[in-house]
Amino acid sequence: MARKPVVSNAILALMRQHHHHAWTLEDLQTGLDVAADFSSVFRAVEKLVAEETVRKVVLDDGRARFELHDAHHDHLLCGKCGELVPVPCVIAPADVAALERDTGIAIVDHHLVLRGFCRACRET
Amino acid sequence: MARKPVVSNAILALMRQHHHHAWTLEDLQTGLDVAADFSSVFRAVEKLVAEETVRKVVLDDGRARFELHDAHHDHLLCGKCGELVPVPCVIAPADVAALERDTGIAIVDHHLVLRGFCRACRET
DNA sequence: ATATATGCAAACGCTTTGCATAGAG
DNA sequence: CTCTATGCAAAGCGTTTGCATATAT
Repeated sequence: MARKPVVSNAILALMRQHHHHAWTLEDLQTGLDVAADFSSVFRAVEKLVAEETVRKVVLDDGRARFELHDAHHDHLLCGKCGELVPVPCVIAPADVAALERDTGIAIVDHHLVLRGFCRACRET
Repeated sequence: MARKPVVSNAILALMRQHHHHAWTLEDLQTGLDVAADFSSVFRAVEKLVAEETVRKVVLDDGRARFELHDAHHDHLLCGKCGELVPVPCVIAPADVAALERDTGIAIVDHHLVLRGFCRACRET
């Protein structure tokens, strides 16, 4: 090290406080308990993504969201509140294997975005 | 109507010639047999998407791809050649239903992007 | 005359980078 | 002294929009 990664630590602290959340860069900058330039947030997150502490997800609105990179899961984008809600993965490994066999492709990873309504919005 | 949608027609013609392809706006503009401004391509595609003739897919590189909107399918993004290859859907409806039951969310639609290697790239 | 399509140019939104400075080993 | 982190400002890049013009009904 050569200097304390203040912004980076603040980002991780924030993410851990609300771990069911996918943050935009703006969200992060706003939520931090320290003042930080947007580019500093950007670069800090970039490193966290590179070291796979954080996962990056790009949605159709063209903005990136970041979340702690824990166990694999997919997402529901709520059509009402706009939240990107983590949901357990519904992709059956057997189906993936069958697809590889049938098509000749090799599958390494995936990302599924479901569209619909989260629990809270569904009820109202 | 009030004027022939020249660009729009050219886009559809192009897409039908190579229907296993996901086009960026730039691809479309380049591939058209008529000269068209980028914004004209943009607006034409925008309408085709609105009327659901064309489907829009946004990838992590921040660029949108467009393809003819036929039967539902998902995609493989090839890590070598970068192509967005259509693949049959592997999501089991029963699993989706179970997820809705377990979590209380409502699912309307989905989009799955697989990462891996297409057949051609896998073999080489 | 009215309604849609097009081209040009400029604005926009988010992301990314260049460069100089600051702080820790 | 060297190495990483930060701030500021500006550039990048794909997308989108405002406005005037063209074309078909």
